[in-house]
Amino acid sequence: MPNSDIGSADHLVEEKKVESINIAHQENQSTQVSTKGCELENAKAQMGEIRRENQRLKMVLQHVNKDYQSLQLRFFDIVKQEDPRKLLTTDNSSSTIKHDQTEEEEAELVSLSLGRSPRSEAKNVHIVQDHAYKNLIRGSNIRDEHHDQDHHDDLKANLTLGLGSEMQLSTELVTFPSPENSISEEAKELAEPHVSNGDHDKSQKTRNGDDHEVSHEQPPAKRARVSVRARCDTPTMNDGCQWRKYGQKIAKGNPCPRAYYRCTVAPSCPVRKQVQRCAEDMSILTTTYEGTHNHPLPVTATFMASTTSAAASMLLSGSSTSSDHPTNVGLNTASPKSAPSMLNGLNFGHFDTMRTGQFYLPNSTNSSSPLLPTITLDLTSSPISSSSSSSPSLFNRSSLPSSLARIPLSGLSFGNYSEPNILPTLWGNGSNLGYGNAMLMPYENALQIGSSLNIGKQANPLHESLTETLTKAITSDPSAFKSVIAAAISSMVGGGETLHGKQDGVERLGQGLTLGDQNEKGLASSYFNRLSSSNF
DNA sequence: CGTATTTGACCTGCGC
DNA sequence: GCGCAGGTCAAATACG
Repeated sequence: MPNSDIGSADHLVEEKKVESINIAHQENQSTQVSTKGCELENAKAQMGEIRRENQRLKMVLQHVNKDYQSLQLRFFDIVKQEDPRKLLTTDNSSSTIKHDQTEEEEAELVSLSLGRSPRSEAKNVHIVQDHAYKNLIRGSNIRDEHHDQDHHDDLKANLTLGLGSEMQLSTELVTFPSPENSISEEAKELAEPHVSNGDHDKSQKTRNGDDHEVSHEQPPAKRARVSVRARCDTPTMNDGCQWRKYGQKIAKGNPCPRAYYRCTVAPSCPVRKQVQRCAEDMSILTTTYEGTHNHPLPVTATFMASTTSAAASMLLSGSSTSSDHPTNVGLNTASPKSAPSMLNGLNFGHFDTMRTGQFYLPNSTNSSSPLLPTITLDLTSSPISSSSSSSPSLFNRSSLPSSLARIPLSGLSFGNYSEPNILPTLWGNGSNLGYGNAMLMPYENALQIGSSLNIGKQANPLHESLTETLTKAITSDPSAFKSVIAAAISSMVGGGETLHGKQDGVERLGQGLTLGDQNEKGLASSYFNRLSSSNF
């Protein structure tokens, strides 16, 4: 992971170099008309400036790298602190081995965890990287500010600030008995299936001859299930994980059989998923995830894992406050509770939420599973239809139980790609870039942007990082990219076509990128302002 | 032959 | 208590 982070940032620096050299080259050509010597000197001076700037960017990069490593160390420390308690309640040998594996493979694998501190740590890493990245961008655009040293100090200060905010967030997560902590309990419980559901699990325990002796007389913790609806031609949605089918049933009300899978990445992984086609639209595949992976996940699995994890976090967060009726949950990122729950993987539907101002959490009575609250992520609707996500027609069309939450994820369709697990790769790169974890919608729109600019035909965007896609889009056709950006923004914010409206949309997009920090908000919006104005 | 899938039986919870 | 539906198990089967 750090390699890809640094790789992305390196790539940015390289792009910046190329861009700068191109600018210098163009300016060089123009100087041939007038006095060459003087202009040549100017060009050289500019080159020198650019070199210095590149040096500065490299320093920032190194700083980010160092920050990342220190955060990683802190992450492992926290994992270690948390593990002893976990080891008491789970199989000792396997947990220890897994923990070691986690440490060894952390560079390449990402662990899915609902509401555990590693998640928040990972998130915080992104926060710091986000700081650094935005500073990187800002640093590359303030040539007019000649005080390089001051600026460097400013960068340092901001990086320090990032660490500070990380500390703050961590404290919040640990200190307050937020719903995330309850999810953590859930995760712990799910790691021990024999204590979770009473007699049923006990019977299975005896049947399996399980040697787990520890029994906790805890009230049954809430278990969230995350249902993902996506258009998919294949029998199952490739989410990057390994699954083994262990059963199939014809469920009432749907002639299509429901298949039951369990995660086989780790033998003791409690995660299950149910896959069923929609009776009304056979192209729609409903995949319901339950439980928390107790092992590192392949990078290709992190997309769905993050999605379901964040959705479950949000679900439990919301249902803990009010689950008796659809709740309008404020997703203000400034909220100390909702924000962290959003930040793990995706800020899915954030813009829709901002636009519609509604987000429905499930009723306590769930038709599919009365005990388990279920949240549904709808990846099938188009951006336009998702804008009316609050209308009942969508529920009718998809025959979703009204008790289920429904989060529209505009235009993201797994079935559109021959290899759906490419998406996680893209996602990983996108998030590593430092766009923060609240980046799904921009990411989706980036795909649409790429499509609009025919980038996908020049080079398969599914194998490119978001950075590369955007970079190519910017460099190949800046004006088109600008207009597409504006269109995407105005479609997201539902704004008008006026310049003012677009600018407002840009501002709000910047806000959508924030992690609830005012400084970041300013940085992000200034970045997008710059993106949409002077640079093109 | 090892692994994955299929499928009927069994278990559990819930509503009546 | 009974029936129903959801969920799981495990032997049988298929597959590479």
